[in-house]
Amino acid sequence: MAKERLTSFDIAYLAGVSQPTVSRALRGSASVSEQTRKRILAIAKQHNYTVDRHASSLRTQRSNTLALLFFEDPTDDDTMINPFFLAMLGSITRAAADRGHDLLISFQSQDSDWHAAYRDSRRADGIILLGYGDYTEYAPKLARLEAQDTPFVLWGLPPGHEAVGTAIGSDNVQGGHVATRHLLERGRRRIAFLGSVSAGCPEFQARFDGHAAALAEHDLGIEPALMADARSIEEDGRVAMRAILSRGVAFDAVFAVSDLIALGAIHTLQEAGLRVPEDVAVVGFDDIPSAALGSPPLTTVAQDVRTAGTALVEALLARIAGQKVESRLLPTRLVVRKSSG
Amino acid sequence: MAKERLTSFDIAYLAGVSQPTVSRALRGSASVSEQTRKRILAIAKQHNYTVDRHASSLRTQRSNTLALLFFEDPTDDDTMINPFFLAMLGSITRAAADRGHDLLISFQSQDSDWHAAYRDSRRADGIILLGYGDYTEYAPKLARLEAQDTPFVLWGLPPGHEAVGTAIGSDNVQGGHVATRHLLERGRRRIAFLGSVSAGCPEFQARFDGHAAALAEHDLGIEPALMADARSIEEDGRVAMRAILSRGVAFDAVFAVSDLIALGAIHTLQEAGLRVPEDVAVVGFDDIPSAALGSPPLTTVAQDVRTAGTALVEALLARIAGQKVESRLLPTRLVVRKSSG
DNA sequence: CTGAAAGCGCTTACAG
DNA sequence: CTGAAAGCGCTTACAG
Repeated sequence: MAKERLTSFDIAYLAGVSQPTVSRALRGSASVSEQTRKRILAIAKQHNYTVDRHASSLRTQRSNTLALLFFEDPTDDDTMINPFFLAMLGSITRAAADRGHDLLISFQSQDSDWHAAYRDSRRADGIILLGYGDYTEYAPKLARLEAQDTPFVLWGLPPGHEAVGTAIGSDNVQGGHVATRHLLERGRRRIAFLGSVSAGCPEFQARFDGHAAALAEHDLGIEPALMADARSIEEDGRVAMRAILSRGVAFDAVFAVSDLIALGAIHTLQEAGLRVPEDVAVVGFDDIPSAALGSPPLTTVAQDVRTAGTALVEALLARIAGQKVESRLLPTRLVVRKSSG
Repeated sequence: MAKERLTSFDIAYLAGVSQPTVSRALRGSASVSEQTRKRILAIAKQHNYTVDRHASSLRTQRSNTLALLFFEDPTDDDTMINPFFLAMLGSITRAAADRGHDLLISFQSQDSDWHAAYRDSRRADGIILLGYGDYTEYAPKLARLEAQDTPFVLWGLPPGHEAVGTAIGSDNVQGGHVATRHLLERGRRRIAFLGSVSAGCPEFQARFDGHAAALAEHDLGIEPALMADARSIEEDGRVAMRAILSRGVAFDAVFAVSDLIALGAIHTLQEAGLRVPEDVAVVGFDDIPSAALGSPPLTTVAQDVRTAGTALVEALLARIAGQKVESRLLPTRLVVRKSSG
């Protein structure tokens, strides 16, 4: 029921040592005798004493806190967050906690001046960036962060990423390749591609490159009539699927650049009276929770969320420590469910 | 490319005033002339100066940070987070940001001594608690937090919540009532109930109470053969549904205490050759993203995530400010989709 | 191995 | 309306 918070001076008094000795003992300094250290730790524990993080941070100039910034396409519904990023959150949080760091989270709109706020106010030692709306608008801000010497890591590996600092991302080319090869192995030959292939969406572009490469291996080319733009939500998938259906071209499979888009496509196909997978096989990307729960369950390319969280946090801590950190590609994994036959 | 971080002394020098005046100007103190304030703000902005949060917090003893603690049933997969809580996260983050507070997030296991850590280390001014595994084990910890005078708010309103401090929760009795009434209005009379009705799950218990009340209004009673235990994940829903099917009792509807459980039930029903909603109508609870994306889309009781986030943050800030805050029930809303016919 | 001293960058009485 | 001074609770050279 202690109303007064104890300080290291109080603990020092109780232990019969000086305050600096308490500080050293708590931080595990080698220059405190084992016996003294144990006594101090016991007393601290008994009185629920914990170092004041602000005093400590002020003195050391390190906050032991990482900031996780989500960027979202602006939507009306604040609560609509890309489910894939949400999965990453759990993984990142644990990775940070395991390494003794707190995690501050924030949702940012594209236009805010986030590039300054976290670092300048010392709330966080570094920044993890997730999602970026349109990459072409985003890139200049990354360059500024880099110029400012703010430690950050980016999720998703755009082409030319060397110029934008350290990035960790899935091997999207490989992922796209695996998805389309799987459909080809199942005997499908006319594979529609749903997703935005543009500089604004470098990750989707990479998935498309993998898709095209897999087709080429079977001497198949890209047919513009089998492609439709889609960027993020389920509705985008519906719109894209309807566009292709309206063209009257034949197709027996769909590769969508995200699960949300794939789910939209499946719903549109089913409403049009087509059976999935009998008439049209569908493969998505991400392996969000809804993928396994749909009817039929969705075959998809899973990103390795667990490894991603750890890799992001470790890369960021290394950068904070002043090390050079190479960008890194993480392998993806095909998860076969019923939607692909 | 300023490598040296500026302090309020630097800004003071540049503005030709004393350092305290800079501090006052930045905090909008009334005792700084309008002209001086504008000049100081301009200079601060120009030099990207931001107040050092640690120095400020050390001095004021306020961190302007809230901690969001998730409690999860222990699972192997760290990334499996209840999708409903994830939706709350977005809402809480924005509510905190709107009120000038950062949000620290952390996943806790049931047994950690979280009740001390955040407050004692001054990292956060208060705590928002989400999820609690088994409530009977959890309640004593809440009592301890309360005794320690740590400001906190709890999501979910257990019976007797007055004793555990401030809680904000959905009106689960009303929600359960609305769900079952809806099924009754659609002409269903034999309604299975999937969910754990026990002291460990007070929210599910409340949903059951609403369910029972709705039945009673139609002169229907509870049939134990139509009830089965289920706690959280989709697989729990499958197991519960199979249990009821195996009993060979007739039923034409299912009310599940969560969407995840409802989705598991639907899958099991469909695998057993039953049609949803023709043979069995299904209603869930939460309105997670997967609910709308399934086949058929799930009728469910939506919790008001937006209001919940705001209410939690405001209640917590009021408690931090030393005010008494009443616990509060939020209304739920039935979202009718295809699964209920 | 331990202690006395300085200082991290603010905010806020206090005095004018 | 503004400034000089004290102090929040630590950590870390420095000296012994």
